[in-house]
Amino acid sequence: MNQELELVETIDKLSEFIEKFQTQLLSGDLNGYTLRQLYYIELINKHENISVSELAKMLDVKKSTISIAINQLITREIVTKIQSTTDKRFYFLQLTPQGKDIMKIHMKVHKNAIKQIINILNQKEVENFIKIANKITIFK
Amino acid sequence: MNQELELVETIDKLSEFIEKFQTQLLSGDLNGYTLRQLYYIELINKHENISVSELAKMLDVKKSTISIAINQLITREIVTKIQSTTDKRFYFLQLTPQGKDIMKIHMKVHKNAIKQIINILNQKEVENFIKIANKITIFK
DNA sequence: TATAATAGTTAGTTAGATAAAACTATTTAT
DNA sequence: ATAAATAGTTTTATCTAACTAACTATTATA
Repeated sequence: MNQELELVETIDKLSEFIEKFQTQLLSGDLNGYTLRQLYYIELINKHENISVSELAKMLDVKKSTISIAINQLITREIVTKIQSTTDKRFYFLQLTPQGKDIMKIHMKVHKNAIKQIINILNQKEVENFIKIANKITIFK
Repeated sequence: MNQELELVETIDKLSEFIEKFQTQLLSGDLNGYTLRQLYYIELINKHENISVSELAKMLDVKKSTISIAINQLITREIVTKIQSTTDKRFYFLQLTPQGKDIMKIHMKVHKNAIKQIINILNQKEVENFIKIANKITIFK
């Protein structure tokens, strides 16, 4: 069989695998959140004190979209915003303790999935997979 | 660095990579379609003459959801349905020539992405990647 | 100081995906 | 032959995610 086609199918399967994983993620302990919300939480965790505009630029959506989404998370006490003292137009986004808990749960679910993967691969395969996947994802 | 964490990050990157790829897919020649619609088209292409109920079962959603989505694609002349002569309750779903064109474009975009990946990996790495990814995705 | 630009919000709208429930048409089973 | 089951549709409703455009508050600039 043509290797090009084989790779197409492999990546298709990987997409499906990741999609299923995400569905499971949302049906467990993180039920009640959307993927998008978890993504916002992840980004704010990674880039503490990021602003609404920066988030909008990063995700290539309108400020209003982010504003609404973030204010929803603020209402749910997952995120807080702190007005900048040097430029009052800006607000720094941060996770509340509750938001940090969600991050922890999220990470835990990830790690559990990874443990299962480590179980079915041998040491060499894990190393190879990391190496090759990184090579692929560095490229755009 | 802890290998478990390394794998978490690798899979995170892979998810992002696949998501970006999908966004690009929808902003190019396939602009005007949603991921979900492309997925329906893909499934009908793969399982020609599949029925609405079978699709619903396959995707674990209600029949009404599929009915609406498919009828939208029929309105846009991407899909046709043909009533079964042996059991008039059933309709066989098929792609129109236009639907087949969309599949072709979809495949072409995929193949182009794959070509780029093949360029940055060596032969052994491609083989390993396919082998390992299949091992991972077989598992649920 | 008056005007531009910037950050963020709000109001209103749209499209997509989903569901439940009631429905039609058809087939199967009692 | 009547009742039950099945395939698909329609209606009604909800939720998410996104958009535009008009707005406020603040800062930078000419």
